[in-house]
Amino acid sequence: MGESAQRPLRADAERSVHAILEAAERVLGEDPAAPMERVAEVAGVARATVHRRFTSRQALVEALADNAVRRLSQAIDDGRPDTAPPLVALHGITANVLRVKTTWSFALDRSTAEGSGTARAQEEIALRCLSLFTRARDAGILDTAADLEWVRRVYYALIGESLRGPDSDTDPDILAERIVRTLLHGFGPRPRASAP
Amino acid sequence: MGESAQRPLRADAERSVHAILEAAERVLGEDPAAPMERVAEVAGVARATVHRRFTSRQALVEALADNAVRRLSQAIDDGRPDTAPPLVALHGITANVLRVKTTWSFALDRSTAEGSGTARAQEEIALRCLSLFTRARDAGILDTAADLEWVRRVYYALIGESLRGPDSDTDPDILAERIVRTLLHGFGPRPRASAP
DNA sequence: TTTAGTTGCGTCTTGGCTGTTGCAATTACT
DNA sequence: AGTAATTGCAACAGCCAAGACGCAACTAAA
Repeated sequence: MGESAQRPLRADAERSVHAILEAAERVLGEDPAAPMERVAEVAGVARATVHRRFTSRQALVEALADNAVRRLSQAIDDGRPDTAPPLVALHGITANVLRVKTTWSFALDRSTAEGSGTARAQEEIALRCLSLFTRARDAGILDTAADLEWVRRVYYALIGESLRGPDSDTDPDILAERIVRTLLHGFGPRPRASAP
Repeated sequence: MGESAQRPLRADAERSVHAILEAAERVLGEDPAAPMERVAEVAGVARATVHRRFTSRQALVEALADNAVRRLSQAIDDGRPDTAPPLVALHGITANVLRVKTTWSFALDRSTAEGSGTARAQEEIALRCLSLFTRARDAGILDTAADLEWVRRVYYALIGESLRGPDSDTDPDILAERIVRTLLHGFGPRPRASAP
């Protein structure tokens, strides 16, 4: 996490940067207009240090988004979207994504903003998601007529909704299960058990 | 729309207030921290007029939320949630809500904030939504085992998602159709047509 | 141990924004 | 037509946040 990628930071500086990023996620997630002084407080550093490490509020938010998207991308890799069975991958990735989003929700929202340095990375993540849904459709898990772009958007919305409300601290695996079930089955009446 | 409910405003003042509310929705929807000067510009009034009509930014946002929730509530009434057949009501209300949310999206987001004067009204709207889903479940449209609170949250998320992205200017009736279909059926493989 | 990097502190400056006010001009209502 | 309400304008005061800077103390790396 070298800020300028020119010379590695000393360990204490690295710790400071990380504390600032975490504090920024917390503080700016509650109020995007919160003063940098508040970010510094929560990070346990001086405001001058925040300014030394991030030249502006925007620079801080961009670094936050960058950091978050990297984690998100890794979480998706860990679910093996291209090799695991589609339904297994879908469950695993969903749970992994929930874990990242639980911690870096604000940053990830900011990472999709048009013009942001991370918008490209988010587009690539969306393509990988669509790719997984294509595999799922080909495996008979999704309806052949489904509009995969709308599926993806609904999927994202379900993830977002799962991170809000009183059950957002439930086990990510359980939330993932509910998301996938909702995505595949909706809420209509269950068909009666018929002979296989 | 008497601001103080004590004496009706003159017609020009009413027009100003309405212009300010619309401008605020636009400007603050793009940047919640935008200066009041900018709201005034877009409204075509002086900043002093904005301040005369709304004592603070917060007062403006509260008025905005109040106005939006009133419209939302009316949109739901118009769909006859307690008397129309459940599926008819669901389609109609969804389309009505989409129309209101298209215009007052920022305001409605703010109307759910904890501690806001409109949070109670939003809770009542949620209860009416749950009531309609109960009717739908009793009519066999929703699965008897469905968790209606999660259904409601997914429904809201689908509405929110429908208002984002490149198709948000599509006819609300078409969007509503898609929302209801997604809610009821999800994206799993379609059962093969079986003999009725 | 030495050296270099990092930090907190305190202070100052600057700019932007908000809120307020009085008054002449404009608009609306009776 | 007369009266009252509304408005734009210009100016001011106050506050807050961001940015910058020098320096002694602290921390980390070699």
